[in-house]
Amino acid sequence: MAKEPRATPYRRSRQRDRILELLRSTETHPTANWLYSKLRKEFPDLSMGTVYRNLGILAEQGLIKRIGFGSTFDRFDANTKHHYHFICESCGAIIDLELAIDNSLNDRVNRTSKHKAHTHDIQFQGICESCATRKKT
Amino acid sequence: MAKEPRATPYRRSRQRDRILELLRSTETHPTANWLYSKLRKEFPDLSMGTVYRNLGILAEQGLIKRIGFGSTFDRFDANTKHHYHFICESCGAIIDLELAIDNSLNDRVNRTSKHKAHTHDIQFQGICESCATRKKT
DNA sequence: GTTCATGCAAATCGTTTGCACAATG
DNA sequence: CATTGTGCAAACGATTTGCATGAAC
Repeated sequence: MAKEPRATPYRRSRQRDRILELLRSTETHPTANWLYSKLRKEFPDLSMGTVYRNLGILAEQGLIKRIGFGSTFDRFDANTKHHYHFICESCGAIIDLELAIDNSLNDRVNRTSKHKAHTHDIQFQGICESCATRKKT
Repeated sequence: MAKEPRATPYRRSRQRDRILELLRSTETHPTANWLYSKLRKEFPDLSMGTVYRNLGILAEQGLIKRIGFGSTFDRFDANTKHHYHFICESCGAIIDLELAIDNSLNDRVNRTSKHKAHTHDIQFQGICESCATRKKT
């Protein structure tokens, strides 16, 4: 669950430079495929493998973030009332929180932007109770 | 992006009933595969197809929720400073919000539970500015 | 009896990986 | 020149789907 920096140094590559530039130039949150098709014009035989490898490296370097829920596969929840989640960085568990829903958050969005927020989800990240108890690894 | 209820009525099935029961009986947020292996004992020739189909139906009925970021594929963000996201229910756009980070949220988790939260993410859902402007579809 | 749900297997889709060659430092 | 990054294609893992049969209404 933790991330090791890496032993050997990274070499530069035109492809990686451009992926980062392109990602910085947009407000959207592109998918690998979007980047691929944009860059295809400059690098006619760019491959998806290269895009993914570089995205991984950039993320490892902290230059970009991969957004998602942390998990590769779908998870399902029968608790349909609105609640927040805690995701343990150590064991990966997803835990329901008792925390009261803060409806003022939607209001803040609606006051400070032109978007109309109906609801929201929060995921907290950290160390869950049982991992904290059995100390650091 | 919207979800149509469905024309024809659903029929009951023992498999679907048990999937829902099982999901309700646990605090964890199971994956399809976890449900599959549990139910395999009762339905020796259960198939993954059935599990997925039923999870889809239950979610459509609002009896369960699929947790994730709304998107099937990874998205990448070059904006590495902490910020919240707005996801448009109409067009699917993911938009960065200017909203100030509320660090008291972590404190609330740390006070009300035994988990140690370092950080959190929020995704608001609703209708984005440009979809709101060009009215309902 | 008609239609929907199932089980099976093949298909699909996003992502990862092994390999031979090209580019980097 | 030692090693990393690339392109290609095959591999992978999660999820979806087409089809013939069985269950629900």
